[in-house]
Amino acid sequence: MTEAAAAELPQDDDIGELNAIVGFHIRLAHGACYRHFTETFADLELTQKQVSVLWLVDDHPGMSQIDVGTRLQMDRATTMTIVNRLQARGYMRREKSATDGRKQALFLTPEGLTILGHAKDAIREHEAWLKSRFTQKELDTLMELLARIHD
Amino acid sequence: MTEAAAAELPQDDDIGELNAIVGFHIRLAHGACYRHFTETFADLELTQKQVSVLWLVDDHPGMSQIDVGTRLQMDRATTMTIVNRLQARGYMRREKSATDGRKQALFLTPEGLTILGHAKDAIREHEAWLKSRFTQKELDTLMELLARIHD
DNA sequence: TATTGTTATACTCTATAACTATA
DNA sequence: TATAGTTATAGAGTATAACAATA
Repeated sequence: MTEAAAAELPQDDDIGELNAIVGFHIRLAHGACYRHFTETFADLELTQKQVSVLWLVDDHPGMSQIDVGTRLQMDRATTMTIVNRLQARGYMRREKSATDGRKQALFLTPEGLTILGHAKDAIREHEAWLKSRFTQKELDTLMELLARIHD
Repeated sequence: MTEAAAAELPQDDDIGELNAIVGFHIRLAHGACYRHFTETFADLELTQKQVSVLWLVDDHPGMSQIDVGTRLQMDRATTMTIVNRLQARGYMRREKSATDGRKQALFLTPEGLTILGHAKDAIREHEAWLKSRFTQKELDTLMELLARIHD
C-alpha cells in the first residue's frame, strides 16, 4: 500500500459513520456468531435454525409447526422448509394432531435425539467462545438488552 | 386451545432452555432488526448489506472490493455479488485502480448518492425504532458489548 | 508465491401467493 | 371466516473452488 492510500484508509477496520449505527453492530455481531457457529457445526452439518427447532421440539414434544414459527419468529413457509429438511434427514416426524385436525404434531426421532445431544455439546463449545469475552454480569446485561429488541 | 394444551404450552413465546443461550438472543434480535429494516426499506428496495456498502464506499471513495469485504466482514465472492447488484442498478461503478492493477476502485454514481441520501433518512427512522426502548447509557453499553463480539 | 477480482455453483433463510383441509 | 399446513416460486446472503491478471 502506498503512503497516500494508507492515509486515505487509516485502519483496515475503520467503518466511519456506520460505527454509530446500532443496527449495524447487531448485524456484525450476528455475522461473527454465524461464522463461528458454522465452523463449530461443520461435522454435524446443522445450521443455527435447525438446532433451534430440534431443541424446541425436544422441549415441547407434539408442538405444532405454527407454534415453532411463533416462538422462533419465523413465517409458516420458512418453518415448513426447515422441518422438511429435518424430516428428510430422519431427525423429526410429523403426526396428525389428535385435538386439532389442522395441526401437525412434531416429534424427534431417536436419531434426532442423538444428533441433538451432539448439537448441545457443540453449543456449549460455541457459547464458551462467545462468553469468553464477558463477565457473568455483562452477559446478563447483554441478554436483557437483546431481549428488549426481540420481544 | 384445550386446557391440556394450554398447560403443555404455558406461553406462546416460551422457548425453554434456549432462553439461556446467548447466541440465540443475538439471532432473534438480529431477525427482529432484519424484519423492521426490510419494512422500512420496502420502497427503496435496498437491503442492510447494500446500504452498508453504499455508505462505506461513499465514506471512502475509490476503495477496493477486498477492503469493503474486510470492513464489513464478508468473503470476496459475497462482496462481488453485492457490488454486482448495486452496479447493475446504476448506483455504483468500478474503475481500474491506478496504483494496483489487481484492484478495482469503487465509486458511487450520482444515482447512488441520491439513493444513499434517501437510505440515510430511512436509517434514521429504523434507528429511532430500535433506540426507543433504551436510554443513551444502555445504548452505549449495548454497542460496546456487541463490538467485543465482532472485533 | 500471494493477492484481487471473477465466474460458476450450491445451500440456507426468508417471504409472498395461492391452494387444501379443518375449526 | 379464520387457521394450519402445503406447494411453488423468488430474492438475498453466504461460502467454496477454480481460474486469470497482477504484484
